[in-house]
This record gives sequence, structure tokens and C-alpha cells, in this order.
Amino acid sequence: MKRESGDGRQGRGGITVHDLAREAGVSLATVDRVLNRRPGVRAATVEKVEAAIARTGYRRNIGASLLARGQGVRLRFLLPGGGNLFMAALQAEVAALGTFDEGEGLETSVFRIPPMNAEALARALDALTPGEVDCVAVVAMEADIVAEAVRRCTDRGIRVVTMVSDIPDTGREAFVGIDNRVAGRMAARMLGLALPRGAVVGLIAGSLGLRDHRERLEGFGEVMAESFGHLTVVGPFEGSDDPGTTGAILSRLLAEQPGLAGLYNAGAGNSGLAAVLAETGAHLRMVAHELTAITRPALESGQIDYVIDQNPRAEVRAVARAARRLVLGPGTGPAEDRIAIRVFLRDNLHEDGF
Amino acid sequence: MKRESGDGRQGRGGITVHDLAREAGVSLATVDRVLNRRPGVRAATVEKVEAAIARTGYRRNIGASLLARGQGVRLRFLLPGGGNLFMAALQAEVAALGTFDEGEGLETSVFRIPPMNAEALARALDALTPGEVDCVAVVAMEADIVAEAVRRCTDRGIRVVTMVSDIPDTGREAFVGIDNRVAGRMAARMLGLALPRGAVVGLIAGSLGLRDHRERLEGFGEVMAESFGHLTVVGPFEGSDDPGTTGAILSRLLAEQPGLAGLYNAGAGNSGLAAVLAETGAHLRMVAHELTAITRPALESGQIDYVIDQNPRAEVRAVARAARRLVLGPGTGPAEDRIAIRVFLRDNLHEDGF
DNA sequence: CGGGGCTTGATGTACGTAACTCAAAAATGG
DNA sequence: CCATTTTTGAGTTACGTACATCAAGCCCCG
Repeated sequence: MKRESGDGRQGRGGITVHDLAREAGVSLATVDRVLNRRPGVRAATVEKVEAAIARTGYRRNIGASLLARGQGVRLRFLLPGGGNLFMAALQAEVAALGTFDEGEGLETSVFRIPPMNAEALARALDALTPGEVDCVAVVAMEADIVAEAVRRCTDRGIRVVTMVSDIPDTGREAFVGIDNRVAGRMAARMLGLALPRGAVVGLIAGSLGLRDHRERLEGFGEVMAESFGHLTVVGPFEGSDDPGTTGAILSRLLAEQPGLAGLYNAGAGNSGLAAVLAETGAHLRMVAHELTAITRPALESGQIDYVIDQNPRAEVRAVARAARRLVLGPGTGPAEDRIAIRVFLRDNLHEDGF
Repeated sequence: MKRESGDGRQGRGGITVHDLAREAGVSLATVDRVLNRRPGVRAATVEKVEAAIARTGYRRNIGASLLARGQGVRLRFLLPGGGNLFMAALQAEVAALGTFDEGEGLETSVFRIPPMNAEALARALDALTPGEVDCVAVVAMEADIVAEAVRRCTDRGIRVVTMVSDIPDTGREAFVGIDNRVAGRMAARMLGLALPRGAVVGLIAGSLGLRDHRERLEGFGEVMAESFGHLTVVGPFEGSDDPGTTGAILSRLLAEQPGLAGLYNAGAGNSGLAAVLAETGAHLRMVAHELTAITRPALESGQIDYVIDQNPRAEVRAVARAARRLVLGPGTGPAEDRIAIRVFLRDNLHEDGF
């Protein structure tokens, strides 16, 4: 029985703010001001403290910090409203966070913002005050007014985490989401492996103006070209995430492409596709995104073969961790917390929510 | 902009031990004795306190608890030794835990136990003392002497978490791992979707005496029977997780089964299979388990199409959470923390370690 | 009914940090 | 160089829990 100790830490040897003060040659009060970003400290002094932090490897004791503040890290989610099932799932997971020990030291709230409305989003960001929230998690839209509002948030001392879809080059200090190019690549390979030579594959997205969808299509195209040159891809077609539109696209494809054997929907609107498949009795190999009340039964019935999923629970937890790290942890630079891409078949359907 | 608040908690309204004492009609000292399982409290009094806990929904403030104990939860891992790549990965993740904030309040150590040796494992369990560790995480073997040693641990007040492979009906208070029957089902469907009618599928396991492998085969057989009756399954064959043995099995299959087009290895020993495939130039659809230094390049080269993975990082984190919950949290019953089954294609290879 | 356990209560200190006050020191501007 | 502002220091209290000590209460048994 060979003993190999994992690193312990914490035991007693932790560096405290007292050690830090001594090491930096300043008082406890000054260390506190620096750590908690309070004003009234000269830049030169701030640097002395930060140097001492780096030198000693000081890490704030989060439990004690939380205890002393008397309140948790206040994290606000700004999610698009409307009928989007995935956003609803995110909101549910935020609510569920509180019931687990994951939620320790976190005070969450959710605002729903009119979807596809950059002005409303920017206004919501501008309405946040440091006295009210410590950190905001936002499903970002790529618009200048949003980027500027983000910058104003960080200037006010509110940390910003983007989720699902990113806006780089703003003050946002973390991004949480999946790598959509990889997701598209996986979809292509799953279809490619399952289809016979010469088959035709249909390609649908919500909108080519959405960054997520564009990246998925990009990855899909890459793998098709690299590994499955014998397949014919038709599309992409824009389904606007709308069941009526996606259904119409599929109907037309079925009529015009007798060799159609596979389908990848990189966006939403899967219920329209399911309806057409049920009507016509057509049987395709199909890959879709996000495990929802629509895709789940389609997976069960065999209409969909694979669902590529962005686990809302993992997403919310990663955001929570990022928020704690940003507000309480040591000052690290911008981070990208990619979450795992999950694959669902009808056989592991009940494994969602891990 | 509709406001919908997630539950807050923690803010100030938390129930404290003082409230508990008042509610239970006992002193603070008694509450403390009950909460920390100290002796010298009558059963009737314990019940009064526990009733008050249930009534008020009291939840211990973990940060304050950790702060007061002056040391973290001491968690010992007992992992099989030998050359098993997966176990090495687990050990590495334990070591990595400490560097993240995930590790807050946790003091980990790892012992490697001679593999496939129930006596050694039981001895290691019996050697643990409550003064040394709070909780032990063990890759369990199904043997009576191990089960008894587990029971003795819990009797001593040491919490036991099983991982990877379980021993139910002992004192173990949590199990962390994947659902292997589901994993087997997924393997069957991935192969079934990718293979033409009438193809032959080879089936290899490490040992039919291992619970994990047995469950995988079970699930595999279910889906083959349910959904892919047109395929012919040959096996299972026992490869003993040994490259030489698995290679020999595959060589024989290739010679005897001209229609062989698919292969599922539910165990280890994949390097033997890769060698034979490279030698003979045979091309099969193949599904294997665990992303390792062996399966990764095979996935890249296309020898393996899908890898079903039991994420060691997620596993270790789940164990850590379970340990914290068991030692510091409220007394909940035995729990099974299933972790997500991950699927790897060559396209998301770099996404391990999320 | 007395004595010796077993059980419970009261109290204090400590953990590491946050937040505050008040005073002292240093830097700045005219 | 003084007056004013800015920056820094010293100290205190509080957070919720763990753990120790000591005294007091209870109980059962003989």
C-alpha cells in the first residue's frame, strides 16, 4: 500500500490578510481596501499589496469572507424572454441552484429581457447598480450599444459574465458556453458515419446572423469536406427558429431531393421538422440541438438520432463558479469557461440534469 | 423587463444553531453535540434536535463550519494500483483539485492499493482512524470482507463513498459513477446506426466477473435485441483487459467472421485491438471506453469511432461534493451521484477535462 | 436516600475576513 | 510653508460554527 498524498493546503498554513499586511509593509486596513476595491489608496500602494499577493500566493478564505460580508455574492441573470425553451431551462436551473450546496454564498435573481432587442438589453445593463448586484450574467448580443453598456458595468465595479453567446473585446471577465464549431463538427461526423455513400444531407440553421449558428455550420462544413466528400450537402437554409418555416423547408427538400437521407438542424424549430416527418412518414438520420420538451420525444420515437446538448445545469453552475471567483477570488484575467458538449441518444435520455 | 427572482436565501434569514437550540428547547452545547455526532446525548434528545432541524430546515453554514474546525474535510482516496490508466487519471485529478477553488475546505490524500486484492483493500479500510480522516472514497470490489470492512468504517464514524464500481447494501453513504447499463445501450445504438443491415458485430469485455463490464454487456444486448435485430452479435469474449488477449480475440474474429464490420470493447486492452487493426488494415466501426493515451490516438486516426467516457475530473469533483455533504451537510440518506456519460468523437477530443 | 455515573447547560475563545470609526501621517496646492 | 485634502494606520465588532471547560442537573442502582 503505497502512500501518495495529494496536496493538502488549508490545514493551518494558509496565508492570512495579516501575513499579507506584514509582507506588503502596510496596515491591515489598507490590505482590506485593496482586496475589496475600496477607494482611497494610491496606485503605488495598491501595487505593493498586489505584489505581496503574488509573492505569497495569498488566497482569500472564501468561507470567512462570505461569513463576514453577511451576504452572498449577488448574481443577476439577464436572459432573453419569449418562448425559448432553453432559456426557460436556464432560469429553472438558476432557481434550483439555491437548493444545492452549490448555491452556498450565492444570491441569484433573474430578469427576462425582451429578446432580440439590443436597446432593452443595454438598458437593463445600465440599470444595474453596485449596491444591488456584484456580478451579472448575460446572454449577449453582438451589438455596439450592448458592448458599451458592458464596459460601463465593469467601470462601475460590476463584474460581467457572458453566457451561451459571447461578446469578446468588452470588459466581460468570463464567458461560459460550449464551443459551437466543435458541436457542428460532431454533428457532421455522426451523420457521416451513419449515412451510406452518396446520400444527401439537408442543413438548416436559425439565422446566419447568429454567431452560435454560424459557428456550428462552419464546423459542420469542415468535417463534411475533410471526411465525407462522398455525401452531398444541401443548404444551409434559414429556418428562423420557427417551426412553420423549418417544416416548409423540410417539405420542399423531401420533394426536391429524392436522395435525402440525413438532416442537421443547427437551430431551433424542431417541432416543425417532427411534424413533417410524422406526416410524410419519411425516415431520415437526424441531428438536432438542445434536449427539450420537443427534441426529447423525437429522440424517443426515433425521429431524431442524436441531440447535441448544452447542459443548462452545467452552464448555470459554471456561471456561479465564475461569479464567485470574480467577486471573491484573486484577480485573474478574462477567462473562458467552456462547458462540456453532451450527446444524447434515446438510451441516455434520463441522464439529463447531471 | 419582467423581474423574476431566483430564491435568495443566505442573505440574513438563515437559521443558526442558536435558533435551532431555542426551537428544540435544548442548549447550544447539546445542539453542537448532536450536529457533530459527539457522544453523551440521550437518544430522545437527539431526536428532539433532529426534529427541530427538519422543522426549521436548518442548514449548516459550511464556510463558518470550515472556519471553526480549522481544517478541511479530510478525504482519503483508496485507488487500485497497477498500470491502469484510468486510475492514474483519477489520482491526477485528485491532485489537481487542490489548485481550484473546488478544493476549498478539502484535504485530500491518495493511497494506492494492490489491485484485484480484496484482503488488501479490507485491510486498508480497517487501518483508517477517525482522528485521521473524515471520509474515504473507494473503488469497491464485490467481496464480503470488503463489505464488512466498509461497515466497520461507518461504525467508527468514517463516511464511505464508493466510486466507479459500487457495493450496495453496506454502510456506504454515496456512490459516484456512471450508469454502465446505459453506457452499453449507447454503444449498441451508435454501432447499430452506423452499420448496414446484416453486418456482424464483435463484443469484447474485460471479465464477466466485473460488475461494470457485466452491466455494459447487459445494456448492449438489450438495444441490439430491441432495435437492431438485423445485426449479428458474436461474443462476448473475455479479454482480461489485456492487450495480448484482446488482440488475439480480434485476429480470430477477423479470420472466422468475414462479415465483421463492428466492434464494441466494454473493457480495456484497446492497444491490442489497435495493433491488430493496423497490421491487417481491417476497417471496422468501433466503440471503446475511457479516453486515454491509447484510445485518444485511435480516435484521431479513425480506428475508433466513438469513445464512451467516464470523466475522471467530474468523478473526483462529485466525490468531493459528496464528502463535503456527508461530513458537513445535513444528514441525508444514502445517495447515488451518477455522473454524466461523455461521448467523444475525433472532433471533440480536446474537450476532455471540462 | 446517597452516590456515582450519565446528560445537559452556560460560557468563552478561536477561525479569517468585512466593515466601520477615528486619528495620524503624508501628499498636494497655493 | 501652511492649509487642505488624500492616504494610511490602529483598533473594534460581527459573522456562524467548533471545541473545550466547568458546573449543575438528572437518572438509575444499590
